[in-house]
Amino acid sequence: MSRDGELDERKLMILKAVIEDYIESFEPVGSRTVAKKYDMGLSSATIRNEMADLEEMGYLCQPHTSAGRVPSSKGYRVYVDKMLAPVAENPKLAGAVVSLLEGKIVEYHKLIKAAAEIISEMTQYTAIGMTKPKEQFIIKAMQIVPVDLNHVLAVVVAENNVTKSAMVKIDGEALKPDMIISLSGVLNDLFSGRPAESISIMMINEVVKLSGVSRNIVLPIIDAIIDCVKQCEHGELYTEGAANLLKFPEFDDIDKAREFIDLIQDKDALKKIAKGSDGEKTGLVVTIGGENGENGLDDYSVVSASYNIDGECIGTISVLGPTRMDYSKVISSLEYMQKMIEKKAKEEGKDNSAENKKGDSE
Amino acid sequence: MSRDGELDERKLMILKAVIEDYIESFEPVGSRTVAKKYDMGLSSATIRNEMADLEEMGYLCQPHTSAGRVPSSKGYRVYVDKMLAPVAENPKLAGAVVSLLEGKIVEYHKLIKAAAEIISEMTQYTAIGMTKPKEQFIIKAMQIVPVDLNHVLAVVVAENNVTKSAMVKIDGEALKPDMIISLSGVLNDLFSGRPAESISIMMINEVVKLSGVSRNIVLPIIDAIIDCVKQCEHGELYTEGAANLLKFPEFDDIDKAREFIDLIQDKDALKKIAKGSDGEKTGLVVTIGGENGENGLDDYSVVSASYNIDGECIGTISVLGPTRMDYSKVISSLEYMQKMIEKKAKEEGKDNSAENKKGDSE
DNA sequence: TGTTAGCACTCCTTTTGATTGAGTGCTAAC
DNA sequence: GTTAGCACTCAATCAAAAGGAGTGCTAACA
Repeated sequence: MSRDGELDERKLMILKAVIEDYIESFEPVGSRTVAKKYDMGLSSATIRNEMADLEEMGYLCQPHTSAGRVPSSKGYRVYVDKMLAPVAENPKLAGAVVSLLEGKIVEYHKLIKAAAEIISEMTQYTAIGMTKPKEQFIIKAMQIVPVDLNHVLAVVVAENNVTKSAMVKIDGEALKPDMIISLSGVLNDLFSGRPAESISIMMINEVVKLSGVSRNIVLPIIDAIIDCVKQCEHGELYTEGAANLLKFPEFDDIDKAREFIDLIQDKDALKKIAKGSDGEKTGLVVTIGGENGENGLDDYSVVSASYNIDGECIGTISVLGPTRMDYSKVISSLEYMQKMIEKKAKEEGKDNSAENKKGDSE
Repeated sequence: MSRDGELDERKLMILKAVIEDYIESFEPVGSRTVAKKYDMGLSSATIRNEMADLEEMGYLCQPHTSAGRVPSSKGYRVYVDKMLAPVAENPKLAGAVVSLLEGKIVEYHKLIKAAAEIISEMTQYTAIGMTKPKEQFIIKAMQIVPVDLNHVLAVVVAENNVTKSAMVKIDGEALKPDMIISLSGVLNDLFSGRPAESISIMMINEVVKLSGVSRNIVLPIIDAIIDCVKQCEHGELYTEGAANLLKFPEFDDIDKAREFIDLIQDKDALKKIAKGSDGEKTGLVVTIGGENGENGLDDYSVVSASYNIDGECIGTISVLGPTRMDYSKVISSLEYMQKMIEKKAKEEGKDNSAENKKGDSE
């Protein structure tokens, strides 16, 4: 063992071999296996000694005396931080991302969901997409669409292009199209460009006065609008590929499987998981096993990427997998997705400002 | 045994006891258990003889010689058809349905989904909600909402109040509100009240001519509208409480659990399951075990209710559970939900026609 | 003739004990 | 510092034994 407990070259090699073998096989790795498979010119006895050292140092564990070694969280940590092999670009992923981004980016919610789907499909782990709730935002547009004699549709578009609509049924009075158009105009003038929190049921008198439409009709419509606005504020949570994990031998034990099923349905727990990368401006956050406290995640690792567009975090995509997940693959997939989406968003941002200028000066 | 292979009173009693015990315990039921628990004044030996008869007649099976009896599909069938005890109304369910229906029914999709959620919650089985795809329908309303200099929102409302919207990004030209309003008017005039299939990209020339808006802008908007229309046609499939089933001891075997997970992700299989009640005007359809052919559903039963409003089937809600499900509970829950929703829809229908008349004559 | 007590028999389930084998730690020789 | 060799540990596997739930059959009984 090196004097100061630092890992020398050889120990790193052996640690890496153990981890990669374990990631592949999910079986405790013995010294003989390492000596044979990862030909490093050492006998199993030597490797055995080194492995004993690695265990003493906390990088490996032993399920029981006569078993091979298994990486500890600390072991995975140095593996992730120092030993990750760069991964060849995955053409399937690249293809999926291209077709994801071939249209325009309009709604972040849908983008995050679709991206999470791709990530889960590519990694075969579970992907959790989360969009950030907006506390303060501007209503960009609002419209009341006449549908029939008893129904109108209230449409609200928020600052980030999140769109919500609600069908409103009006009883008692028949609706006339010109009435709705007038009302729609008034509402649009009153609310568009205004911060969402300024909208309240209190404005009903003003609306009635300005539009000349009866209170009975305006009330349910404003109700619906407020409902839409509230929905715009919500962050969304998307869980993709939850069933993927259950295929892994980790979950041959039905209790573990049921535990996971409970976890995956617990929205609060998922939000906590997805928040792992919060505050982080760029780069991924890797949380291994129970590293971050008693959250019942001892057997899982999470890799989170946050998406920053225009200097603002619009959401995150996290991969949830077993601690022995294929970190290289997960990290490279998430990094690639992040890079491509942020790049595209930047391009579109530029286009927009250019066009807007052109539009303004016309 | 009675002469003609018919089930006499006593056999029915014993069959019922076996089935109900098995539904509760998921353990093969022995003659001693029946004699003791369902005090019917007979010794276990007599019951044993009767059970042997019931097996010979195909109502019961024996996993192996020295085990108790288990109901066969045929056994469940007579149980469901002839022996179901009427169930006391469930106040929890009633409460949930009341709050589900306290608002107006506007969108069937959302209603079916919410109702399926309640059913799955109440029964603790898996509920599958399906709305019927519309092959032919009328566009009730259409509108283009100006959002900002580069975006408009296309909104389409279908006959059944299904609403779809798509954000459209316009490059190259700045949008002016009056342009959009004019375009929206033209589109609304052209498409509203028209059958969906009449809308095609071919109409672009007409739109350009009538609205005076440039082709570059009209094209992506019509594209978006066609997209929305296509989405309106789709039937939706909602799976609620899929994880519920995994709690049952049926799935202690991880292979069975994984099989179920595959099943529940297979949209085509689910559609087939949910179609069980197709064509049926009213009443529920109960499919027990593999009754209906080789669909890999041997261990499951399905109870389906279809929802008919205005003489048209708008969708179905099915409960998927183990063959030994609590049929009484499932059937009564589904019947109650069906009754309440159809009743409410009828009421609203009446209201509407009354109001529409009033509106027309004004 | 239908019912029931009694008993031998079946066969799954659980327990127990022996065996196997992978892997270790230690020691001694190189 | 490395390695061959060996005793030791302990989970996993397997077979045999014990236990037990439930049956079918027979004979006696009302």
